[in-house]
Amino acid sequence: MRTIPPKAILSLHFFGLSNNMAFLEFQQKLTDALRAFAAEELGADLDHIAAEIPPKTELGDLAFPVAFELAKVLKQKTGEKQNPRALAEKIAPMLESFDFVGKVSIAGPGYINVYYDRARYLSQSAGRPALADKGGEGEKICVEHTSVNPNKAAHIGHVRNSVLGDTFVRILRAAGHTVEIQNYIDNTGVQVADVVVGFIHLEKMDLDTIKALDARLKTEGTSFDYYCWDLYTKIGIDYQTNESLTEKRAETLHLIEEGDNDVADLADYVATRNVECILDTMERLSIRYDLLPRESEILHLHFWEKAFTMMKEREAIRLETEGKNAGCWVMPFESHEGSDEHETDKILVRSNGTVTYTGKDIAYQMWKLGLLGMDFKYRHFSTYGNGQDVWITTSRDVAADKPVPEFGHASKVYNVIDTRQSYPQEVVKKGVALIFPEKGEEASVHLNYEMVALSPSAAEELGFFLTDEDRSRSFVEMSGRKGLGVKADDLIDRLERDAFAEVQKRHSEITDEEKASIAHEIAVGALRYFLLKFTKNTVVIFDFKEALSFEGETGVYCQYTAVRANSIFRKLEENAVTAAAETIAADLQGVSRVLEGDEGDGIWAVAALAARLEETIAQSVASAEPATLARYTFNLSKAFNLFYHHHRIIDEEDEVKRAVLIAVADSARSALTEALATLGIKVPDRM
RNA sequence: GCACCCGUAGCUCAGUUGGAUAGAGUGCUUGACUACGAAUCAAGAGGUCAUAGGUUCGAAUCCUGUCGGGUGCACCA
Repeated sequence: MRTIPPKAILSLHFFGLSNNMAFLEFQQKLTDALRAFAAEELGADLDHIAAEIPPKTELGDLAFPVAFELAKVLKQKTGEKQNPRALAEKIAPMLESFDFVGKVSIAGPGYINVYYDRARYLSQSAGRPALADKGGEGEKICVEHTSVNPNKAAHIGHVRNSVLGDTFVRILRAAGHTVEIQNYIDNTGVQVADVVVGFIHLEKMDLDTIKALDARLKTEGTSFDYYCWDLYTKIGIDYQTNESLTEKRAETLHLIEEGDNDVADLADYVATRNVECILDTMERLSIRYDLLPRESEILHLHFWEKAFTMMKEREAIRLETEGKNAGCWVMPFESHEGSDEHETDKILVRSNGTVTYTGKDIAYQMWKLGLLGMDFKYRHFSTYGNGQDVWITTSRDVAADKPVPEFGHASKVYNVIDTRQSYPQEVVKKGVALIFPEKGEEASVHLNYEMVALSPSAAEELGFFLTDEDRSRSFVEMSGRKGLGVKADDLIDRLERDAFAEVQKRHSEITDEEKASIAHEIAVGALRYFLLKFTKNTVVIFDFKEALSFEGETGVYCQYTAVRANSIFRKLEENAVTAAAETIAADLQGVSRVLEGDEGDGIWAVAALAARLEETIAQSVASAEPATLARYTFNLSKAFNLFYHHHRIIDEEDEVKRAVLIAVADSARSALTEALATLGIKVPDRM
């Protein structure tokens, strides 16, 4: 692939966004100019130019500590000692020559502080959307997330995965990427087998009895995945005392993998019903999928055999003839230096000829990247309330009532999987890169995050007995096998109940249906934000009080801020924003006056923060970190609330000032609404 | 034992590829609603950024040691 020179990309970028030039473009222009200036005028090559947002609004909108760096580089080059402040003085006029720059000042030992032309920026941005619609062109990115074992209800740990994945998808789309969402279904694994053993050998049920049970559960207001949750716990306990059951498990697993038998049919029903339940849970949180690839197809369509052949051809894998791995096909891991019993070469094919999970995962990853040269068959699975379709894989040809979209063939793949699986994910990435060096390791990204654990008090609140040792620890790990966890639907139900009560207090006049709808949006906002405000590598210690809070740093606070902002515009004249834009354009000097001084700094701070949505999204993409956007959304809300308490917008008598306040409030609510939507959080009409 | 992650205010956490006086939320003390919506705002107290060195004009951030915590290291997934 040919590389496009950076300047060409920049100009394309400008072309696409020319009607909505935000701070990101300003920064790029200034950085480029600085680099050129340093090279041409000072004879210094700077590969990276640091830019910083000053700690306070009165210190400017962008700061370059570049003079310090230059002093160092020039000293190395010429041997002469340079004064950073003097260098900064030389640079300042060049930066000042840009039309969007209001002024440049030198601060402290040599910081170059750039102040944008506030009136000019406001006149150009007034009434414009906070985020340009970038369409969704370019190469496709696949994101795999959720991937809950289909043998029980989803708990809060699974929800962290789904919310992270779904939000990252929204962030990628906001940045202009085309994204496909896959939710991998491990329908032939041990966990499904366990529940199947429970149904057959503990409950003595056959497929028809299970179907009858399922129908009965519905009328009783409980659900199939909750029933399986309990059954899974029960079988876990029985395994410890009943050895014959353990034998049944191996037998059952084998039958499920093989397919085309009664046990496999029963397992398919159980797994599919759990998938349906989990999809319902996730849809409550506005989380939807494009495709459900299943492990059964990876087996039955012989994906692994194809991958295995390719790996052997490229000598990425070798057959061990001696030692403890004799008879296994392994992938050599050059980094291993551990002793014999620890972290050695990764086994992909067992000595009995069966493939391990990691082996299957390599084949699946190759398919995602369009490298396998094979494809699944597809069946329409269901249609969401919003009209979006979900497809599932199948091994048999089915008459399609809808055209099947093209799945896979991604240029890049993000796998949202918790950090405990870092090692096998490393093997998958290295394995694929070994077979396709031209594709490289960059094509596979493990978007890893820490687990959700329970605070000891939360575990006790759920009715679990804790030993003294448990209680002395800072957290208790959740365990599906032990049935220890906060079920997602339970938590959402509780949030909705609490929110309903709050809405009732404030808006007793509206219908219960409206209240429920608002309560739902609040519950989603609270839960999603709660899981997003932590950075990925922080263990979330779940605590009911914190998770159920609607005050402080919460999604509800951000929603409330947006609702409040919207209510201003409901009371303003219909064309208030356009009128304000016209007033601003007609009197730039007057606008400058409003934006001067301490009060002006306060107003400008809100506009400036709203202008940083695009760069925040770019930052979130680059670091694969949704928490960055969540923090930004909260900070913008805080800035707006401060502004709101300082200024009476509707009652403002000075026409120009009123126009400025309207334009700034509008840009803030636009950025806030867009940021919340990207976090998967809606803004209710009232709350 | 080996590998990776972490240690920041009483508690829970942010802190952009090294940059200006280390910030939020919460809890505590106090103040502000006949409202552009108090699920809000303001003020106060609260710090040896685990610890000892090193690199640098500049370190919470990079390097090394020490102490403390977490996770992973299956012919499971």
